[in-house]
Amino acid sequence: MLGRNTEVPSCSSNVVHEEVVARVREEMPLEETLYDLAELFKVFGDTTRVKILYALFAAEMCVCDIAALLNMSQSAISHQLRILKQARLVKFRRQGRVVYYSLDDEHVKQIFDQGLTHINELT
Amino acid sequence: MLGRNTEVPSCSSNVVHEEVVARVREEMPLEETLYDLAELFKVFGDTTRVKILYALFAAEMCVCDIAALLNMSQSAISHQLRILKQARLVKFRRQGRVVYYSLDDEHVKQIFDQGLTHINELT
DNA sequence: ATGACATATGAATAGTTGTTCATATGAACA
DNA sequence: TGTTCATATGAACAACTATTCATATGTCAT
Repeated sequence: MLGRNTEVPSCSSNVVHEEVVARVREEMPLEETLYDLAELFKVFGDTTRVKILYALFAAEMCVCDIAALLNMSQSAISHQLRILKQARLVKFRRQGRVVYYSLDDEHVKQIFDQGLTHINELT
Repeated sequence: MLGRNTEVPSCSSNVVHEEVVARVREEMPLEETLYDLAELFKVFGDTTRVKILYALFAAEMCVCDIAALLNMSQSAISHQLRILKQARLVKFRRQGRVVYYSLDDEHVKQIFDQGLTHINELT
């Protein structure tokens, strides 16, 4: 007998703390859920899209307005709006040649506010 | 690289709603704030990092544990932990050769919950 | 019909990112 | 001391992404 080595951490073998890993594994959400969550945040992880969403917090706007506001090309804005549309974050209505975009989710503001709270806590 | 565009990206002079754009422009947060916010969400926009954070919701874990839990290489986990560290989302303590990571922010859970709420609302 | 105009979209490209591989660091132990 | 083990890290590479450019779609006016 070499003493109680059963709980000695060893990484190269397999797992350091097997009980912890086993317990955490059970508490983990479904793989698909985590994937979807990451995909959602990926949408928020671009300055242009964040800007567009903040703009839509304030007012319904057409593509042209947004492009002017952000000083970017109509094409760039349209591409990003497509991504926001696919994520069901914005909706749109057509009025003649103009397409007006607006928010389609009431949680985005809260998510952003929580994000800002984290940022503001950094010294 | 950027902005060799002397042309104003307005669609055509009259169609832009100047009043709306002007008002929204005043309500927009600082450029830097929006950039920081996007950077934060970029951190959340990766499945591996989301998984790590969810694991740390449940327990403090060492690098080895996390790698075993997620069935990924130690190196990959370590690289991702560095990003989470830089974003001040996780903290660590050293105990001998083992480094234990844990959450360093109480808002992440709320942000994730809001994200899940959005996802679950999609039909 | 034709032209003007707002928006959408495919292709190309430059920039970014996550993982792997190899190696370095740092701590415990013989 | 040298070895072992947990972690960190730089370089390389493949995969992905945001913008631009060119063009298509769709609507209104003439």
